[in-house]
Amino acid sequence: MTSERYNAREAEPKWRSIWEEKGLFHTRNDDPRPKYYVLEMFPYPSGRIHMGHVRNYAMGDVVARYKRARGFNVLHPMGWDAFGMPAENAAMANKTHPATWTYANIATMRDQLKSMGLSLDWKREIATCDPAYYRHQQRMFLDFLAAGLIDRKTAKVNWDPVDQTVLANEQVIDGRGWRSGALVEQRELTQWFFKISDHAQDLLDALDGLDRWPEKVRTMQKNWIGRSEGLKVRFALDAATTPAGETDLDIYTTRPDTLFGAKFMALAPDHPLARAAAEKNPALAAFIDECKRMGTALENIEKAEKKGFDTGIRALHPFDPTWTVPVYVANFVLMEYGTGAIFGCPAHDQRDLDFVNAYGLGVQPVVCPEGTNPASFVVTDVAYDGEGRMINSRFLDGMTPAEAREEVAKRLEAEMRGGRLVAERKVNFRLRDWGISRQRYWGCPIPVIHCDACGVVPVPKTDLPVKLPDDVTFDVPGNPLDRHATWKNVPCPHCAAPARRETDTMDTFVDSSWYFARFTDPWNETEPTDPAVVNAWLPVDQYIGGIEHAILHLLYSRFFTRAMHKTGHAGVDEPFAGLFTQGMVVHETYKGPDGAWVSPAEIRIVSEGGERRAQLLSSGAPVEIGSIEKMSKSKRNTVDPDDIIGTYGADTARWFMLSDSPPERDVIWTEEGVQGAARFVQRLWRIVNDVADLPTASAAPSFGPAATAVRKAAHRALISTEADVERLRFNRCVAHVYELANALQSAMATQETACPDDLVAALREATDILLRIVAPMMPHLAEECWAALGRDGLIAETAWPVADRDLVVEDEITLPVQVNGKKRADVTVPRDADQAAIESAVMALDAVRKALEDRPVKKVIVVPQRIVNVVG
RNA sequence: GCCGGUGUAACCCAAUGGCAGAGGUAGGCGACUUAAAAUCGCUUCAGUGUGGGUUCGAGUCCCACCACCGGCACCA
Repeated sequence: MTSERYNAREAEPKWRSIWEEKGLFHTRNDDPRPKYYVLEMFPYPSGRIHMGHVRNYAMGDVVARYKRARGFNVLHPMGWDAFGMPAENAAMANKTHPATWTYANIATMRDQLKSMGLSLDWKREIATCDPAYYRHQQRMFLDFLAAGLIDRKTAKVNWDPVDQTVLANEQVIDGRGWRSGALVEQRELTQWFFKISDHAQDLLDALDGLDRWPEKVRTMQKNWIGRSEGLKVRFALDAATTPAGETDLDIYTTRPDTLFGAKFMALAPDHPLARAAAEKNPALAAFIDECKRMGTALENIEKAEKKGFDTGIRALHPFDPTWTVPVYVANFVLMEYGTGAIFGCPAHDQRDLDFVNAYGLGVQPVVCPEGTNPASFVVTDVAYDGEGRMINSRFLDGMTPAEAREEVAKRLEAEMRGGRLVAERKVNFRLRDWGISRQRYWGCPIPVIHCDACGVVPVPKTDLPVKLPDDVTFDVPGNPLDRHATWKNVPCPHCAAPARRETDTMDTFVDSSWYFARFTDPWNETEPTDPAVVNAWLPVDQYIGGIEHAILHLLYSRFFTRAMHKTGHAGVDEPFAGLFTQGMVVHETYKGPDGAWVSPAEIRIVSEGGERRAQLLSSGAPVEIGSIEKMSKSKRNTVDPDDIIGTYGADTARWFMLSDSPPERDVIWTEEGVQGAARFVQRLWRIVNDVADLPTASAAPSFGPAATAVRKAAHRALISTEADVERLRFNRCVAHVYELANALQSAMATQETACPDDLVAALREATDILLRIVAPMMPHLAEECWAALGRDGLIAETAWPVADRDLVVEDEITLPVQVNGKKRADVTVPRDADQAAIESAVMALDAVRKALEDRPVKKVIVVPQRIVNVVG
């Protein structure tokens, strides 16, 4: 019976249907046990799951099954991030409706996920494209609008000419649309914005409390929010040089200490003063036009030369009205940041230095490095941005830059000119408001109506949801909603006059900003959330997903949760108490004789003289083995989870995804690796059957040395696994399983005659523990083995075993003995031996005396349970 | 340019400041086999990217540098 191989293809579906029949993974909100919410980022239903999903969901399932065994009421749901552009692209390409395409994909991917044996509560499944979901999103939009969390404003937006939609700043990567890769243009449009920038300080401060988030993600968010402290300074303009109506220029600076090094002012090309000056200056107007073209068309901004144009306007130095500074328009000044205008101090800012060197405006150092002679300190090509003492700065001379900053701020913020303060301290953020308007069909409609008489009118809550119309066409670019007359034209809810629906839909990142809250009560028809329920479940205890969402999704969700808190839809600000970002699944790439990418399924690897070569299966033609890259359709280096699960079973795929590489790092998918995992599945099956075949033992009165060793190995593995699952160190959990399996196997192999009773009992106990450690990782195999051992019930509903911590403590310990840091001997002492006893035992060792070479002993360091070091 | 991460055996990786090896892969030898695969047993292999420092003791902490990966980047 042990000669039979474990047949995953038969066993896995069997156990899955038993779990399902018993409803093992359905979570009740009224369960009194302590809660644990584990969530993996929900997938976009693109068509089929990929290996990245397998890795992500395998990890989450280990945590879910482990926490369940430990007695927690575990919430582990799954859903679909189902709105978005690809559905519309597919609709255009295949003449199918986006909903048809999306729901077909969901059906496929749901089956695939189910074949992985994930312990998910499928009763809570949600799809964001379902009106039953997005009606609540519309409701919250109206609540946010009423609470002042939403703005409608004209703004320069990033326009993707290929997708014909607006993109958020976060969605523009290197000047290109994140999805289409098209060069992004700037357009002025009226858009809806979530006022995330009002929360910049709070979103920044609260990062410090997220101690179970990766440092890396917190740093990325910090940089993205981009806080800077500075001074807004108002420069007076020389009336003789200034267009009528303009008297002052506001600039923002973080270095007011360098004001006496000012050599020029610079305006953003679209600054109002620049536009005013351009009205009577065609050459300036032409320069501004050129900047705008460069700004949008240039993909590599850093390569752009610093260019400027003298407006002829002269500004007066705030500390010396006789000192005039030329005002330029410059291509490197951004209208969106600060005030859209700067003063340039070339000596201490590299960018300003490059600028003056191009226009011959001169350099005046005002900060002198400590230990350098101020008389001879000059700046030519490299700006000095370090510490030192102020020079050439009148009343600031001798101060540190920090003291000078404070002094300048103090003087200028006390000064009035024309009835207004000359300067004020100001905190600036890089973070801009979140533009959510998208000119797309397949998204959540923004529930407002535009009336010529009443303006923007919210759709009454009783009229929600604003459903997407089904009868739409995609034969022309642009938004089908905008040309859908019967959907678009509606009476105004206020005055009943003819009015128009908002035809923009919401950014799909809105959909994913609260799905974790909806999972707590997905059946609620009247409210997005039930306060009592959502407050009991949130925050998510462990969130797992890809690092690519470190900024967008995670920052938006943090903002949205705050907005839900303010409007009574949630009781917390932070949605995710613990975050884990897993690495990617990568694979070798292959290029065929014609230079085209070849998929791993089409090749065979042969070893010749220790060298790996690849050849085409079809023709035997040589294939070039390329670099290891993230699995992608374009490089064709993907492996289909269905193929792996079909060939080896889900447990093998899960096991391999958890092995070897630490979970936060990339894992290389290799055929050898999968086969190694598959071999271990069979080996575990054999070990368990060997144990099952042992004759039934009568109760063992006591355990001999061999039996005790087996028991110790089991309890050690149990203790280590507990610690490592908690820390999500799955590669180590895998190692503990191997270690224990090795221990069991060798304990049985060394037994030449029939197993004594005590060893049989120990082996059975150890095998029980082994299976319970394995169960979260390979749940089907664990069930099959559990049954083979004749154990009652399902391992999936068996409590986690209690580790015997006293057992693993040794009575005698062997300590390494170092002399002057080098190991010279071992000493074996009772576990509770005191320092003096250990010292005398060590000094009695010949090897120690020899190593000391008659030198006197200066010190003996005894590290309890660890090591002894003799210093002589 | 700025910020962060990583660097240990042929490869993937372990190691609360305490004997560099838990585990896997690959390799070698042997057993089983007509043979191969599978299986079982035995086994080879590094002083931790480089250079300093702290310490009784450093893969681990500190400093500098190198390489690779990631994020941000005319942000005033």
